[in-house]
Amino acid sequence: MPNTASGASDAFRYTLEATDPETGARAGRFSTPHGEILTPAFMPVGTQATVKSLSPRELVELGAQIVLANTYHLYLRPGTETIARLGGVHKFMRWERPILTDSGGFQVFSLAHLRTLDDDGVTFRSHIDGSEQRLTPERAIAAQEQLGSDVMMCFDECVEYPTTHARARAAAQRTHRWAERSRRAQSRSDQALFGIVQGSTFEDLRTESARDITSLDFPGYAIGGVSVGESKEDCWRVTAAVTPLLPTHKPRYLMGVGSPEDLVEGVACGVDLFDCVLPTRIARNGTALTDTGRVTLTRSQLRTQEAPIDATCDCYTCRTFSAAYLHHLFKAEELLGYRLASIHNLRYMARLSARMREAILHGRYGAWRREFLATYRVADEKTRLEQREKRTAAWSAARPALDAARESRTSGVA
RNA sequence: GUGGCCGUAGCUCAAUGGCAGAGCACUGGAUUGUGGCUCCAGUGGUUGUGGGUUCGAGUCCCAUCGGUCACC
Repeated sequence: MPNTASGASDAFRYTLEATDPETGARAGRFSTPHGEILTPAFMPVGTQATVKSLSPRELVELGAQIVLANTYHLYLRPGTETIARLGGVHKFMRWERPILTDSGGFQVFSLAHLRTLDDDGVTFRSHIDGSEQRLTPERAIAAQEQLGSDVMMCFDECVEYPTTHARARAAAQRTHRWAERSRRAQSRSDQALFGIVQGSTFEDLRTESARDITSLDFPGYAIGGVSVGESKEDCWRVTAAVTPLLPTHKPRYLMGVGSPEDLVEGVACGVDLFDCVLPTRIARNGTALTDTGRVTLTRSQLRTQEAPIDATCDCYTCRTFSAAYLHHLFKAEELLGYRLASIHNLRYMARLSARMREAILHGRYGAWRREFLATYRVADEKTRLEQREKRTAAWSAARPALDAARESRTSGVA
């Protein structure tokens, strides 16, 4: 296969427009075959070729510039081959703007079961029907080429947190070898392939990984392996260690981050792109994002509030409905509540990105960031990490029972 | 009218005569390369009412009120 990375660099130009003198925050433009992305930008997550509960028309209206789709999910269902026959993922989901696809690496580690890992790839069981599957760097790239996304990600190994230095090092080195194979496997020139920096919370490994991955000259770079249960301090320490080692003329993408306050921090570290399930997930669970922090929509205080959930917001939800109505929808578990809250939270993230960009272009991001963080209320981190651990444990404990139920269904015993 | 059964948290129900509890609901949180899931914490009681037996009663006895079923 011809190496097409240099050909791709023309189609995927990143133009740096401004750098904040105080923090190093960047404003730029990233061009793709399906349009230009103004950065910093937040990418809504559309796991199964849909941003849950929303139509493409609504995503355009709320200002989404690019969405993320998950290769792992689409590979298992309906199958990337099927999507290729239907004309690719843009046509399939009727989204005409840019799409970034995850490689499936993270999902294999977080969702699949009974996985066995070797240097060639990963064998695992589908979380949908228990069938045995195998992904390698080559297959992950082939799958993403069948999807036809604008930006593909290298197949990587994301280690769990916490982990040992030795294990993190082995995973980062394997990620490097897999990045070389991913790059060699690429055959299309109308898709960009991003490399991923790993190394867990160890700065020396992050530095080593950044050096290895950038030597492969990808059109963009991601920082992976964060937002997996580590402290904020670790997350920002690692991010701040990596971004100075990445080329200034390529986009940087911090995977799986984040919340509004995390975007503000990430941008201050010099990150351009973010994706996170949090805004849409907490929307479905009844939490709205505002400049003063998160608002639980079921709180009784909102039962009679005629004003919208965020008076400063210009989204369809806030222009049209009272907080009392959203409160009612969530108490009654009505479907419209999931949609209206998702519209609001994604509009909030789009506006937040635009506000940061504006501040950077005016050379006053440092001050803007201080003002934002002064009024944005965040949850206590100790509570956050404790609860995360308990939820993870509950999820793992429930899994065998779910698998057994699935097993008996598929084998026809039950 | 007679007989049986049942009255415990807002609801559905637990509790050998020995610290009155659970689920749901309600209140407040959490959710980070997707988990419409889930988790954490909290409020809430004259055990229908009045007597009695007992060291001790939601539990046993009597009365009474309410519900319910069967039979006149």
